[in-house]
Amino acid sequence: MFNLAVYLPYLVNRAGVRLAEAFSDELEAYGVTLPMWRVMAALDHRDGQRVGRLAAMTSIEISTLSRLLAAMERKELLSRRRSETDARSVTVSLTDYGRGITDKIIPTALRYEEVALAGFSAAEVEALKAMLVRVFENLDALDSVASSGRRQIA
Amino acid sequence: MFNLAVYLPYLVNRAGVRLAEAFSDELEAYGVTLPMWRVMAALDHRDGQRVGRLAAMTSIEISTLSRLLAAMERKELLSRRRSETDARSVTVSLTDYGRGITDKIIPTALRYEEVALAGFSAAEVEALKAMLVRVFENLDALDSVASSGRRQIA
DNA sequence: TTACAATATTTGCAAAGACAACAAAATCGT
DNA sequence: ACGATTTTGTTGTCTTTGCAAATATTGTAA
Repeated sequence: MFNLAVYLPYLVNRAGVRLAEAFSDELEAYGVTLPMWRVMAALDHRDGQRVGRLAAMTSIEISTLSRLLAAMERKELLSRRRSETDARSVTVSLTDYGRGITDKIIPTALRYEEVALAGFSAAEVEALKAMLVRVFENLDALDSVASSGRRQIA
Repeated sequence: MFNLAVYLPYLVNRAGVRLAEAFSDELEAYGVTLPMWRVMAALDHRDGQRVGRLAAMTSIEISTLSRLLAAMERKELLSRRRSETDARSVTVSLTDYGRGITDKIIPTALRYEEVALAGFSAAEVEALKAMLVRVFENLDALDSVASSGRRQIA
């Protein structure tokens, strides 16, 4: 029998949608959308990344990301320039303005994470995160087999 | 400092996107899209639901869902009819054809879940799912306060 | 050098999503 | 009983996303 209430993809999707829609509301105050925030968070984590790596990090499809980066560039949140070491690739960096907004959002994001994890012990939080990583890796391995193993993020 | 690699929304989104995109590929063989499958799974779980409840169960916004249901009705996967007890609401039911396809997909879905959870003990699986429910509930409570507490699913 | 692979962008198109306006029916207060 | 309000679902409109194909540019390998 198929019990939706204990079906992992259902539970992940449900939690993900809620996380996304609630935080989107909070982001409005900063004038950025959720996908923009994801890019900004990835760039805060490591600035000056190439577009392909950024796509892998944010789980945003590359053509979608290309359009998104153009929009963010128009908003002066980031800049793109050709890489010096490999002129095929494009390096994306936050502008000072973009970094400023990012730094303002981060505390909000962390508070929001606390709300999502209210009632969790530190051990539970750690366990949950570790298991989400494992789920991702299980599917990543599967995907790499199917499409000849690219998609590495550091 | 902001460490993306242990940020819950990031981990959930990443896992969710992977779950979605890999299973979408599998669904192609059955001629249904992922959102369609989500609706079918919800109806398999409980048939004859109203549109609003279905929206809550599938985390699909109601106007999006309304159009999706129209498309699925055209494909003869399900039928809509006005409720007899409350003529405002619409009752959605799988057709025999839709149920047949659903029954064929379910084993694939379960196998796919196993792949995602490879290497997990039964206790870990249970813990992961329970924690995802708790995350959802934490955000649901927050949301209910903001919008005056509707959105109940059974 | 020539062929091939990798990187990113762009475009077309269809599916999906969000938000507001609307219509129909139920409910509530008086 | 009646009018205002709420609930429920659909539709209009616009935006975003995803996927595939075409293009440009650069790197790599035979």
